[in-house]
Amino acid sequence: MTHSEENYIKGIYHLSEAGAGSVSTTTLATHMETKPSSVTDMIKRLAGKELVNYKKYQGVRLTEQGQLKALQIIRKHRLWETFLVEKLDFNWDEVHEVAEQLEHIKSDMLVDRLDALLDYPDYDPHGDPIPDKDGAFKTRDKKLLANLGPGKSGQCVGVVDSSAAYLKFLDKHGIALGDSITVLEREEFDQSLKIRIGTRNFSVSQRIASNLYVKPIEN
Amino acid sequence: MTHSEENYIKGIYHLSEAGAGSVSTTTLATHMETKPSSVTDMIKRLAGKELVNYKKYQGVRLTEQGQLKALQIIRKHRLWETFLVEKLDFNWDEVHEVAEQLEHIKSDMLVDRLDALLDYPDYDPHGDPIPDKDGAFKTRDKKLLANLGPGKSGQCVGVVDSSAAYLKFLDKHGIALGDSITVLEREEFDQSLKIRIGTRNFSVSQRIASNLYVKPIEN
DNA sequence: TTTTATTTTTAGACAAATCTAAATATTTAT
DNA sequence: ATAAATATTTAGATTTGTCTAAAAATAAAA
Ligand SMILES: [Mn+2]
Ligand SMILES: [Mn+2]
Ligand SMILES: [Mn+2]
Ligand SMILES: [Mn+2]
Repeated sequence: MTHSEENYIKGIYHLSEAGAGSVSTTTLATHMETKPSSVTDMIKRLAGKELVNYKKYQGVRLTEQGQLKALQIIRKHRLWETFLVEKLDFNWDEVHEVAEQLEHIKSDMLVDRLDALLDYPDYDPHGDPIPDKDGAFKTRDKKLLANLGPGKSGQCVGVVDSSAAYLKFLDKHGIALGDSITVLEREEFDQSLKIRIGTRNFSVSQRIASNLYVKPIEN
Repeated sequence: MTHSEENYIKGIYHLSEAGAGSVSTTTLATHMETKPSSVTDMIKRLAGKELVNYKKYQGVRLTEQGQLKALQIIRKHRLWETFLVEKLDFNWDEVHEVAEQLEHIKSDMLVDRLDALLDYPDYDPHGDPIPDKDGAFKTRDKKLLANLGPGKSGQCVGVVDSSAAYLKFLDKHGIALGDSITVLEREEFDQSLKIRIGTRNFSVSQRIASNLYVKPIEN
């Protein structure tokens, strides 16, 4: 598989995970920052390799084989991100671009040893699960901070959008994975939340609150 | 620069380091495992980017700019090889193929941090010098084991050919970088050498002896 | 249910990197 | 110095991945 084929397979995986079932040509084109006609070409190549099922005008979906391939690339992406943060002191907003390249390195031994060096991590620096060799990964009981009721608490375990802009915003407000967050009050007017992290009380917009995953803490 | 362009630049560097001055189309084609006609095409592209000087039928040589680029790729290659051996427990004969891919990853931060993680190594697992950011590297007083006179000793510091086959051969005979070798006797008939490493005495062929660099030890 | 708008595909072109076969140039041998 | 051998370049083709513009299919609106 070429880098481009791998990137498409990964793109299709992410889009069909979010939406339901088949992915449209235009949606994929937008995601891949390319033209629909290029997507049609690539889809045909991937269909020829039995990585996707494709019927004209009906969008595309991954085959079993394609799905496993996607998960293997995602595994590498997330292991490398973890490596960059844990071993090379990258910040969590600096890893994506480099991991986008590193995920294409072909060497089973390298992936295995990297996994061992990192002590077999279950989650990457953004809280996303790292699939194992067979594509299996742990799912976690998590909900959006935006959906956490007043008085309830949760531990910050992930982000919806892991763009550098959003991650830097979280850094700036001193919000990090692992933090315990308590919702003090919901402002009905703009759906913003008053929250407490440690001893600090402050307010976050609806936009922010619906980008942050928390694991509810019973109390 | 594309992967292919980088590989060519590196190839030209290695060939002009060994031979003198300009590299012929055929020599480069053999080294790159491709056809002379493909080399001519690529050379023209590289000349257009001012990475090489090229006049028809006169071979090719790197410009200042091309040389620096070559050294930066070699730096990455050797840092990654060092990483694989030091941090991921690869054997020295297992690293080349993967480093051949990793050397193309584009990220200055990554290279700097990797260098720091490895504690700024001067030499790679094959004893080859690792250039710094500006392309400067340490040269070492070394000579071929084949040229070491009887009675003389040297410390093993590098190999000429770092192919897996040769490296495995050295492993099998318990010869590693850092070992002290004493030449006991030269067999004039086939130029083989009787040597001592530690407490072991044995004989190595001329072929082997002219593939191993030693730093002479005065005594 | 036509008409209109949107989505998707096809057709044709292009750059990168390669190849084969043929044409030139250079080198070596006679 | 001429011929033969070798090296190099050109011409034309192929694959991958992309693009634009036009055609065809599907979905939405009137
Ligand atoms: Mn990628
Ligand atoms: Mn991530
Ligand atoms: Mn390479
Ligand atoms: Mn090396």
